Amino acid sequence: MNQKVTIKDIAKKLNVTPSTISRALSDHPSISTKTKDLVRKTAIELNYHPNRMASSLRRGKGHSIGVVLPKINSNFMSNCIFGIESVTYPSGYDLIICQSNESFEKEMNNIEALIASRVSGVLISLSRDTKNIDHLRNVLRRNVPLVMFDRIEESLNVDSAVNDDRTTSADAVVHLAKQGFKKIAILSGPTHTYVYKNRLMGYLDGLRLSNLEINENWIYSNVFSKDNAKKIVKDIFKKSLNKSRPDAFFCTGDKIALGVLQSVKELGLSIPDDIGVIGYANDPFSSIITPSLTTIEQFPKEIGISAAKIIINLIEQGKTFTSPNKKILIKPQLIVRETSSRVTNLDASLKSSPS
Amino acid sequence: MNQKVTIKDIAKKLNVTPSTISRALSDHPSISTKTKDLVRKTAIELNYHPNRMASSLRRGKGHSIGVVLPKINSNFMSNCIFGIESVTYPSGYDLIICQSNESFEKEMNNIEALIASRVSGVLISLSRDTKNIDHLRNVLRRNVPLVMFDRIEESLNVDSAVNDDRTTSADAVVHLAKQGFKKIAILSGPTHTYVYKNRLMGYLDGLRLSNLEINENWIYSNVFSKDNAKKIVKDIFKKSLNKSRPDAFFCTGDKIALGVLQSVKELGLSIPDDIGVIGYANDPFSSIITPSLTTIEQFPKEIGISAAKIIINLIEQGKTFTSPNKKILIKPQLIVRETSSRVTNLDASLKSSPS
DNA sequence: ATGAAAGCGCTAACAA
DNA sequence: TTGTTAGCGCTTTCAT
Repeated sequence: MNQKVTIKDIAKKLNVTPSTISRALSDHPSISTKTKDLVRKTAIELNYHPNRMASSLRRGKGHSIGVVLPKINSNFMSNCIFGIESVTYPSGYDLIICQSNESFEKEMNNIEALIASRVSGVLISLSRDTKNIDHLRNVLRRNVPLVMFDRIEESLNVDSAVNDDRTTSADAVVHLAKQGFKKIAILSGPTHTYVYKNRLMGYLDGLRLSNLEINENWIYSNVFSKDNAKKIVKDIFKKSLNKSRPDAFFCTGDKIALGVLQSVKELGLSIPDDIGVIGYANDPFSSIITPSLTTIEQFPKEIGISAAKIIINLIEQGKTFTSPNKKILIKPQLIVRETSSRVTNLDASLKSSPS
Repeated sequence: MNQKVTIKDIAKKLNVTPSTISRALSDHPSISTKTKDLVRKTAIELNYHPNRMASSLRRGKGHSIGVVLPKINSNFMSNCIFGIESVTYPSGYDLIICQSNESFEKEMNNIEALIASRVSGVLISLSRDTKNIDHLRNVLRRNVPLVMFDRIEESLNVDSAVNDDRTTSADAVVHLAKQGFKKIAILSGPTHTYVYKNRLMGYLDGLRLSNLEINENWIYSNVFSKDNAKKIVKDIFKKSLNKSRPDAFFCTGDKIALGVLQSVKELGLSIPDDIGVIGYANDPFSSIITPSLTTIEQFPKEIGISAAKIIINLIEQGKTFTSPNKKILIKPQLIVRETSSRVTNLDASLKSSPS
């Protein structure tokens, strides 16, 4: 019935002052064990619950961490949050989660709301629309620590946790080369963004490392859906001459890769004999389809954990960023499966040679 | 640099009292437009951001809604949150999200923290471990509205939003029957929980509606993983005599169904000719695998939306639950794909009959 | 249309 | 070991 039990009520009941109750409840050393026990018992009896807002207001510091991200309902993001929560919860912080929905304006509103709620820190993965980052500078100006993850903006002087997309993308391409693919195309998301820019660079690195041809016609840099990818592949095989056609596709997403697989099947070509395919993200379906998809595990949970650890450190040190900036690189891992494996395993050539 | 700009500072600068600033900022009718404009301009100039904690404390009411759920990183749950957020954000509420991690104890802690943060309402999906619900009664006792979704406890007198699992499960079984399957087994999660109990009942309904045999040996009620399902299917075909073997499996999860598919393939049987399979959840992979999996779409986003709408109504009305209780049933939808389709479409029997 | 003053619930010097 | 007192930043009645 009554939601207004305060420390005053406990104080009255026990004939002591509110200060004593406050101290007892927060386990202050100068309070006798006896009093503490009594206070705690009475608190439960009266169904007392501390008012964190009052406490935060008085102490001038909050107890929650804000998270701003484009969309929560993806395998990647929900696992990032999972990782974040696994760090913040034991440290006693609440998570206030906001979706920017890929809108710059909503992202600004989110930030504004978090600042108004006096969060102790902000974790952010940028919306696709975000070019201007004044709202982020404003966070720092208010002395609120800020850490970026996944979709970051490098010009901002803060700590971050991201995948080391570049090296693993190179790994993927080198792997394709080793499997005998010579004309490797990339189907990528928007290459002006941090994430895809790196994957593209890794792709180019891989080609160079393998001494393979770099052909600008094989770089598709605005692929965003399965159907989009399907169409592109179809077009390639409709229009191009044989020699100018790619024989492998490095895709920056598993859905894109799936589109490629479907198109290639429909064209009557065989995977991986005719065409090799690699995806990105290790979506649950990738291990399940036939042929199973070679892809890249990003360890989103680890990204979340790293970002959360940084921000908690910053909060505790009262800093808004580490100097020099700390950038945690989580190395994704190439997971070789059937769509890229012309040789079953590393020893296959040896094993099969006697026959 | 300075994070402590308050209404006092604005007041000082403009030679008025804090009251005026407060009123101007909240658009109070009795403040002149001129003053309002001036105040707003100065607020921006000084980089003022309202302190919601102070405001909430003073007004005795918060501006956030707590969400407690077992695990955020599933397709189902992250989409529930997506739906919730789409309702709470426009209404001006923050979301504080907590994971119980399927632990009763953590669930209690989560609730405690939310109450301490003076959330305006709580949305909860119960942990698997939760048998005792005193912590929830306690929420109500404190006059905080509570709405359950997905994993609910019916003995608690509150509003809820859930799937109508029972009728759709019956639909699924009836569909199998129509496709000529006669010996339909169920592989289910723990049937003492709300969700799985309903799916089991729907399964039984479906069998009755189709005049099919109910065989207790075909009810597996503690299947929780793909591997678990694989083993069960293998065992069935190892041990049972032909006539006592199921010819179809209704699975309460897509992962379980996947295990069945794999085992059946390994046993050299054909799907759907020999064995029919239906999953649950419409996980992204279900449409992608071969053969594609017949499954059930749950519309998690809608569940989230419904739950959020209810709680916002309750908050606005100052009630903790609707009387009589409101229970929103979201009807899931059977999505027929290859693993259950002996006849390609509804008219197939007609079309093929002339031959 | 604006000001004065009290107080939301809690904490933390400073006193005793 | 406990009490006194002031105040975090804001809202709101009552007065002017």
